[in-house]
Amino acid sequence: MTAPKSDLPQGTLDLLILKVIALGPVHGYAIAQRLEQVSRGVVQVPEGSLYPALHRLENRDFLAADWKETETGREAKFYRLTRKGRKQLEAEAASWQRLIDAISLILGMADGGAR
Amino acid sequence: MTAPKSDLPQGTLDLLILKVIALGPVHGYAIAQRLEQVSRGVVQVPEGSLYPALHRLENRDFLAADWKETETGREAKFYRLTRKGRKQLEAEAASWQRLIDAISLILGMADGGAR
DNA sequence: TTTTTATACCTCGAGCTTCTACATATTAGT
DNA sequence: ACTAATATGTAGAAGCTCGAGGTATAAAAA
Repeated sequence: MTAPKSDLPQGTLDLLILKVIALGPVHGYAIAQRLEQVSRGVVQVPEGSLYPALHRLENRDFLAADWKETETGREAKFYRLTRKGRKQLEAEAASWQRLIDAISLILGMADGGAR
Repeated sequence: MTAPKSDLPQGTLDLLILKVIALGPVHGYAIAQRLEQVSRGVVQVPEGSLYPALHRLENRDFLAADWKETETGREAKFYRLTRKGRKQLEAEAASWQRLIDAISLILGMADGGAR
């Protein structure tokens, strides 16, 4: 067991979804699988988080979707990035980087202050 | 201009607060100031986030507080970490590290897949 | 053949955090 | 006398995540 259970901080899921879709059209179910595989199970995406997130992103015109057949012959909704979505991905990725750099500074604080 | 405005993802504020307090007793107002200074303005902590967070952490017995005088002669609530709080800080810091490593893997994905 | 598992989509409601705005009080500066 | 900074606090709105449930098809196992 040792359930890792690393609940995603609010907002980061959108970034991860945009990133996966940026690599090529995929359907929702596959997005969740890739995130889990690439992150080695650290990032887990329940369907109750995944689908609402996809709909949000679609409503904001970051994503567009078409129904197509998967390799295994089932109908699925394939998402792709819009131009707006690509810009959003860049913005969110930059923002994320700024944030983790800032948090690194904070977590790296020692009593002396300097290092 | 170019207001940075980097809303903290849910959950990370607790970690940052615990870290600052771990360096020595401080009052709430000073915690917010240090976070902004050390992060060079990237992390901004509005009062409506700060005080509820402190109360949450106190209710969970991660923090304890005493009223004391500041250097400038005002009464303020000084927080310190409990033993439980120190453990929580370690756990959350480790969890945060796992998460950003995982997200790094995802954001680093290229079309090739491997690297 | 019947049942289970995996694929693939979806919604609802609870729970939690964050933030804007407001409210209070004291001290220092102009 | 007024403004800004210090210092704490609450209330309400808005947002995201997640568990639990529902629908449907196809493959694999029993």
